[in-house]
Amino acid sequence: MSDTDELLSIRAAELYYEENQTQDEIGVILRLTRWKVGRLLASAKANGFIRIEIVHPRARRLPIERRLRESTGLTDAIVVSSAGVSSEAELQSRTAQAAADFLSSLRPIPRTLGISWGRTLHDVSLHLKQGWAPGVNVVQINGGVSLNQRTGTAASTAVTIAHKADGSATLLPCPAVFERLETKQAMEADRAVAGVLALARNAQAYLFSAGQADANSALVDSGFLTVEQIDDLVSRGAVGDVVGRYIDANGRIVDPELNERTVGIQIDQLRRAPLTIAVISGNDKHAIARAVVRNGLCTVLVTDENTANALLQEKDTL
Amino acid sequence: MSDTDELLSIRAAELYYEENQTQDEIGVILRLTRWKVGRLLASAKANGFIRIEIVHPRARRLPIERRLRESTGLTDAIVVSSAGVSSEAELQSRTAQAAADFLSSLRPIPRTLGISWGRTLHDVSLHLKQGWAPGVNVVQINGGVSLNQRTGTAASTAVTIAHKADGSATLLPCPAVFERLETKQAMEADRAVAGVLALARNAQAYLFSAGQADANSALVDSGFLTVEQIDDLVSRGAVGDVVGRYIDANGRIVDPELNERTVGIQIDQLRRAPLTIAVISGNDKHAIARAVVRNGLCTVLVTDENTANALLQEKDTL
DNA sequence: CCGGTATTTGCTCATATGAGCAACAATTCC
DNA sequence: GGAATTGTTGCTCATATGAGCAAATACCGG
Repeated sequence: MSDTDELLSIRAAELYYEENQTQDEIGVILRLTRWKVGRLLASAKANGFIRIEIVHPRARRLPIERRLRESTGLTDAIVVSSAGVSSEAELQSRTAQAAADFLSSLRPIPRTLGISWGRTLHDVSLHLKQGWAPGVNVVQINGGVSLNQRTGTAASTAVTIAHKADGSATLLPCPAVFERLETKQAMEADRAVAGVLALARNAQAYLFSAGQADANSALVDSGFLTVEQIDDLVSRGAVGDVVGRYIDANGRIVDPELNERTVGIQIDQLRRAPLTIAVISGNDKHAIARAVVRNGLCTVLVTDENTANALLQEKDTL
Repeated sequence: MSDTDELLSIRAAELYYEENQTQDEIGVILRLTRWKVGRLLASAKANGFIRIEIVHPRARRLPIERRLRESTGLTDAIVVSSAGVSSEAELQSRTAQAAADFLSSLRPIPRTLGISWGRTLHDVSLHLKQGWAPGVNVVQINGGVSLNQRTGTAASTAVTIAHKADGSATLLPCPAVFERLETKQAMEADRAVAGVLALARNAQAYLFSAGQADANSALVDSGFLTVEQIDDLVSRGAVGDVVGRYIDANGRIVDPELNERTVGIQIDQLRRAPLTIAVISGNDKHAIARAVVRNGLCTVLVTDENTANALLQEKDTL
């Protein structure tokens, strides 16, 4: 398109989108036929000069969702818009809301839902509406009873989700990681714990988040791991954790020994499950999001626009 | 509108604007009639959830231009969009381009055009196209021969504008400010200088910029004033300068004595002229822009979106 | 519970717009 | 210079959309 046509297309766009003139009226003003105006408008769009954004906390980015589905084989992808967000927290809240929406609209409604715990899932639980489902048995899929107040959220997340669904919560009364393998094995042998784990393994759907491998991890916060241990895991290729287990970019367990001492369902059980919903948002979680998606650890990803774009970027450069 | 309708309007907007579905198709997806979809879309727009931006260096903001004209009595207002700009310099360049465009499209073409000098006008001169007018006599309206290399731009701005119009430039071979009143009067008595000033007073149109009153002023840069003098002017209410003369928020000369020692047309001559084009852009120029517009120093304002919004804001709070 | 008011819905009809096509113009290549 | 090709223009026609209106529904004070 000629240079002067480009300029005309901008003038036309101003009159069309900002002044709500019809293409006919614009034609009179710019001394063009209305067909020419239509073509200029189309070219302005094609050249990307017209940017249309939906600015709303609940806005999603459907084209990105579609590209994600196509390029990753995910069953579904939910991508919340980052248009107009002013803080990372706001973006995470939007993502949690979207996860709650997705969960609420899920058909058939899962009878048992396995969940992990953490800030993200807690956020999701708060965004669910009372009565979002008619009775769901929520079961924890990894240990979460910890040494400090963070404990509360693990249990309360499950209880809240279950309560709002007029259902029941089955807690896993157990730390995330044991120091000694023997203690862990003993614990798992316990009837109560074994029962919960069996239930967890047979859940119809899983909802979980993931953490980036760094000093801010919930596992460190709760006292299960030290910053030094995380550093060590990172140096061995860890990008983050899923249900308390640290994986590398290829989805492999980084430290099998540590993995053995970790209570909860195995990564492979997630891989095999037919419906696994990962909720991952935040600029520091791109690496772990990539690991989760690339290695089939989830069938549904709920995330934010920035993270989604990072995943797509990645695909492009393959 | 109900809460659930708001959410529906966002879903509809996603399908309409991002997925290019027809309202009919959206109706099928959301289980609504197509009329309802149309209404939801309209409400999304009315609620400001749909943001349409024209992202292009030449894009203007017509609604803001209109509001500016209506609220200030300007004959014309040109407001360049700040969508997608990454630096203040880029915004100023866009504004200069718009000023050049406006000048080029001016009818009737002024036979003599009075201009001031400075970074902004120099920028405008560079953006003009060769042959933008068939012969214009460009005359400097304030002194500009200075003590250092900045000199060049004052003369070259006039020469460039004239040259590109296949016209002639009449320079004012004279400093902006004299130290002694007597010297200035002697200079003005000189036939050559008096002739240029007479020409300047009778120009059919004026093109000028304005400077914020601070240490970065071109007057300081060129050595006509010291930072201390500026500080003094500011303390006496100066907001900036127009054709080398410092005015306060009410458009009044701040220092009559200094004004007397300044060479060029008077502020009142601008006020009386039928076509005076002010080009003012930049976040630090809101105050001087306001003074210029509020006190009728220009009939046409070329500015950027941020400055224009600042002017409108101001009006709202009156 | 009921009459009246306000809001929402489904519709008709006029208008705005995009797809597709033939005629035309411009450019390239021999 | 002229034929071939490419791109552009003006158009017809089918479709999408918004305005306006009557019917239906929801809301509210008694």
